[in-house]
Amino acid sequence: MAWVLEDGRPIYAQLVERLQVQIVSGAYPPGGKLPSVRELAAVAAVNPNTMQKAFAELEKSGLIITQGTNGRVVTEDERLIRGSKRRLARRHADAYFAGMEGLGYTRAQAADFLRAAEGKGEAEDE
Amino acid sequence: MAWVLEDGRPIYAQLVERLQVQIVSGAYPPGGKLPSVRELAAVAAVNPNTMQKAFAELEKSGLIITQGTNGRVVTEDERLIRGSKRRLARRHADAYFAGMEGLGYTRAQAADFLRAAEGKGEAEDE
DNA sequence: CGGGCTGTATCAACCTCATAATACAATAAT
DNA sequence: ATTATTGTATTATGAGGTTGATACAGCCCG
Repeated sequence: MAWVLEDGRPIYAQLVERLQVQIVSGAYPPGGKLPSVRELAAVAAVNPNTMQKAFAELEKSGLIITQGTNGRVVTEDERLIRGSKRRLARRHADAYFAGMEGLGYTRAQAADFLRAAEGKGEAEDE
Repeated sequence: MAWVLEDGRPIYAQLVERLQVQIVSGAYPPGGKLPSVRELAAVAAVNPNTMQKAFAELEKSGLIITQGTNGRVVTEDERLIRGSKRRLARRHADAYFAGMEGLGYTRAQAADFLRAAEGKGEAEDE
């Protein structure tokens, strides 16, 4: 099933984020083998070049490792993985606070607002 | 001073968001006159065409109104403004929950994490 | 009336991103 | 050894976004 990608934002960047999430959330376990560029490109319904670009980008962070012609694997450094996960969570929290502060909320108000929204599901528009 | 814009995302879209925030946060009061396309483009260090595109986009939401050749003003419909503000806040909350759930956190855990991050300032990397 | 402002429209040039179609070297499997 | 699969690279093409330079119509002010 093709991955859901928003437009108005580079696809390869979205692929990077998505793969990163799949790794830190354990969908691709530490030391596990990753699908090939072509295979994953087919799954995501994306051009192999684009997936290749995403992989190359993701490799700089050290989360995945290229093994010559044997494919790619997830790093076994669980410390690095946990760190990435924490960093992503922090980034989400910071983004939330920044967005709410831009709207005029204090951090405390933003936290309260989140509690209030915790129950309700996704946005019922209008 | 030129506005801070991230790349990897259309400038006009960022301008739309930023203007929207300035309106709902009261930086541009209801019924108040907006700077001209050219003027604001100069301030933001952006091409007038791009700012024009942002204005045109923003106008569909009803937040701003074009007065022939007399420039643009913010709507006086404060109800609409408050509604937009609430919707933006909800969107931030939903985005936060969605991001955290993608990482494997429950909504409750996500809320707790936010509380914990409330004190610490922006990300101290590493 | 004339000059300066407004929003709006158009055109060409450039860049990035994405796709498609290949191609190649290296390795694993048969 | 041959085949298939791996990552990687190249080229061309097209779409979308951004800029720059212009241009025009309408309106307000001096």
